[in-house]
Amino acid sequence: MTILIAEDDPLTLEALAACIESEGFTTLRAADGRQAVELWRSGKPDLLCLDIMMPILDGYEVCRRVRASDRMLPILFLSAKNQEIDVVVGLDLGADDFIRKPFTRSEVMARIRAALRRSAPNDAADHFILGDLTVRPRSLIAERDGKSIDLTPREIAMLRLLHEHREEAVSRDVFLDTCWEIDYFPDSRTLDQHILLLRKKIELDPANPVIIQTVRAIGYRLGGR
Amino acid sequence: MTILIAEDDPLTLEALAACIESEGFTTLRAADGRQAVELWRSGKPDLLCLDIMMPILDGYEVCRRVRASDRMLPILFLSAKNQEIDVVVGLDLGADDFIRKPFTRSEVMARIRAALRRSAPNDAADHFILGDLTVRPRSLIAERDGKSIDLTPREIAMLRLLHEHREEAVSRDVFLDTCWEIDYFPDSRTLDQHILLLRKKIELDPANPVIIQTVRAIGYRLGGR
DNA sequence: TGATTTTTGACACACTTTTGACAATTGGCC
DNA sequence: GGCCAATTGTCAAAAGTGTGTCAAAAATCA
Repeated sequence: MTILIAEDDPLTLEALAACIESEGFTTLRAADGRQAVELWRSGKPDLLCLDIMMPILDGYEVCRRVRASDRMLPILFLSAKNQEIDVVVGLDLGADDFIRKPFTRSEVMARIRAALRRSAPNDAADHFILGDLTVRPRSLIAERDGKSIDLTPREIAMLRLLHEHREEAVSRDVFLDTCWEIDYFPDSRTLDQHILLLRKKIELDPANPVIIQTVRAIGYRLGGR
Repeated sequence: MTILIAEDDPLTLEALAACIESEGFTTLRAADGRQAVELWRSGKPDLLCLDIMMPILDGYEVCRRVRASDRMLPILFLSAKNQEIDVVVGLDLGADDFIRKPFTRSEVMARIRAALRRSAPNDAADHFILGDLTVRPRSLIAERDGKSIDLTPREIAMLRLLHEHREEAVSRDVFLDTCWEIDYFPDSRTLDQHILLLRKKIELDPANPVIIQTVRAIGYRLGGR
């Protein structure tokens, strides 16, 4: 996986690159918009992180040119601390997310991973299978025997996490870390409650769950197998 | 696991330390940046929680000095409520996350665990073999012939200990030392009881144990092979 | 606004761990 | 071989801990 970073402040550029590389990604670094476009053509990155304010070409303009020939590539915008983001313009250009400075390492990595996950057709395009359930994240539903079950975005995230770790138990910590907002960790019985509701929706017999099994002292894991 | 906390307000320091210790971690406490650096050198902590505003050396400076010789150590910053965080500087220094005051116990612990998890993704093998059993600590199960047996964390610890000393007998003292809380030695029949339950779960004939054999006056050892 | 989703606290319930009583086994000794 | 003391096995119940569930409050969405 290669990530292109375009940022005119050398310190920020280096910090971001170090952070991203330490997570196992390759980086391409551009100090202005023109370099960014050139590197995008030559380096075939899997994701773009564009600062909005840059010399020569700004982030919006880079995005516009890239989108002219690639409508799917994940593009994240970085915004300077006091810089007003024009979210409308960004979304109009097909931006996937915005990272506002100041940002944390975990926030940057979480948003990059989320964007890659959304874009990745690595898991059979737009749906995945959980036993006799077909989960369709795009339409927020799961299907069984042609009947559809409405799900919330968080429920989809939880099912996706279980699916990605279908061979092992997923700890409660990992659930909260992955399925909840960055920078927010709810207390107490929140996770249990979501599991409860999810079981009521997708289990044939919610009192004896088969799909989502409890692993005491750890968390939950997919049943079946 | 040892966690170094550097915080100049004594009340906050104590509160944090109590919270972290109650989760089973050891803490080192520093009231200023210089103490933090000294304790980091002498105590070899696994993670740093640094307040940004501290006497003598601030959190950023402590981070800079630590990073000069350890680029991987997880470092979290604590920031006061209205304190402007220069997160770009933090990123540049390799900070892993920021915790803004006021913080909740669960938030602090979640961030600490998330940072530790990221820093050591898969430190241990995800399974080990005991005769015809495959033990999977992450899932809290053992498998035989594709059938899975649920185990508790303590049972996993006991099996792991036996496996690590598979050539010799493990004394009762070593069992209690290793599988039970530090400074806590249960009385009487506790160990026997756990061995009993474990045999019932994993032995084909619990009355004639093959996997866990008794060594009179010593302890237990792995049989089979 | 009303409707949906999310969070929280209280409490019940199930599982794990510990404990005490007593039975069974082992090895040494007469 | 039979007796004794030490050690280990077994059971049932108490104590401790984690999870399930409900109802209601809070937050979010439309």
